Amino acid sequence: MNIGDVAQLSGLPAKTIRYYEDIGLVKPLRSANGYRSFRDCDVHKLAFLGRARALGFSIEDCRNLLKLYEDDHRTSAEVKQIAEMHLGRIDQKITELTEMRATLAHLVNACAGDNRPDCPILADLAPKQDENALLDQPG
Amino acid sequence: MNIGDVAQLSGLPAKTIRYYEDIGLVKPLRSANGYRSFRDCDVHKLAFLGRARALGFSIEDCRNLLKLYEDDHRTSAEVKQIAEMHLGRIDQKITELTEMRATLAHLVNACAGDNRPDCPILADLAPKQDENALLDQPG
DNA sequence: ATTGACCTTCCAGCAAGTGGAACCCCTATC
DNA sequence: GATAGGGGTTCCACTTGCTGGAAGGTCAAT
Repeated sequence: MNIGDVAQLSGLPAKTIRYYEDIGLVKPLRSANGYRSFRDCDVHKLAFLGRARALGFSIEDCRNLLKLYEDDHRTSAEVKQIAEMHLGRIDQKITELTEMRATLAHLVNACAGDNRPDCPILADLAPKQDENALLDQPG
Repeated sequence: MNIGDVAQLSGLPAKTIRYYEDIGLVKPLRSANGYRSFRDCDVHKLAFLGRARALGFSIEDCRNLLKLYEDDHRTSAEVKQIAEMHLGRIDQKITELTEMRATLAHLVNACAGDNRPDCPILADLAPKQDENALLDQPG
């Protein structure tokens, strides 16, 4: 199969598939004309990668998951560990974003959004008087 | 003030401050010896940037917010618009992550995490039979 | 004179691709 | 045979927001 067909089937852009070959995630054969020639197993791998990336796994995680996927002697504990690590990172990210969201929503709510210059958002971002005092006064 | 002091005060790494100068966010003076010389207004800007970045605003957003911050003729509507856009992006990101989290938590939960190879996580990532059928059979 | 802590510039690299240029290949049509 | 189109190929640059390191200049103290 040529790259265009694989792109259609896997939903991954051809550019991304070439990139994945570049970094060694897939190793398609080559036809006599130099075109990449994808076997079913390559297509399976790409579908796997697409799913894993959609779940937010990093490329390095994907590489390791793929290795386990193809290793008959893997243990589910190895797979679970990667997934749990990733889950932890997602939770942390969600926590960060939720905190940002709260602050920001509060500020947006407080802002009149009219044609006057006074703005609680800028007021919050600007250094406070106390902080300036630290800068302006020696000691 | 030298960059080290400003780094201490603002909490931003010196490298980051140099980078912010590079991309035109601050324009410190230079001392005779070539060292950057930061005025109070530069330090204020950097503190502003630090806060804005901590709220997740992009550098381009920061650039615009800074411009508004320094513009006496700004309107709070302009500021609010940037913040609302950003809030929207955060909400979208939270939604994505929450969906990932749900799927992933479900899979992790279903995985025994023992020394056997069977793993619902890999099973979920692997292409399904139906999908393979599309590939294996001429359509 | 020399240490050590500063500061300077520039160059490379991270994740995970994306866009574009310049070029080759294959088929179909005129 | 020429040409148009729609594939494919490589390589290089760019994205975001820094971070690390090398090679070297400056300054205060010993």
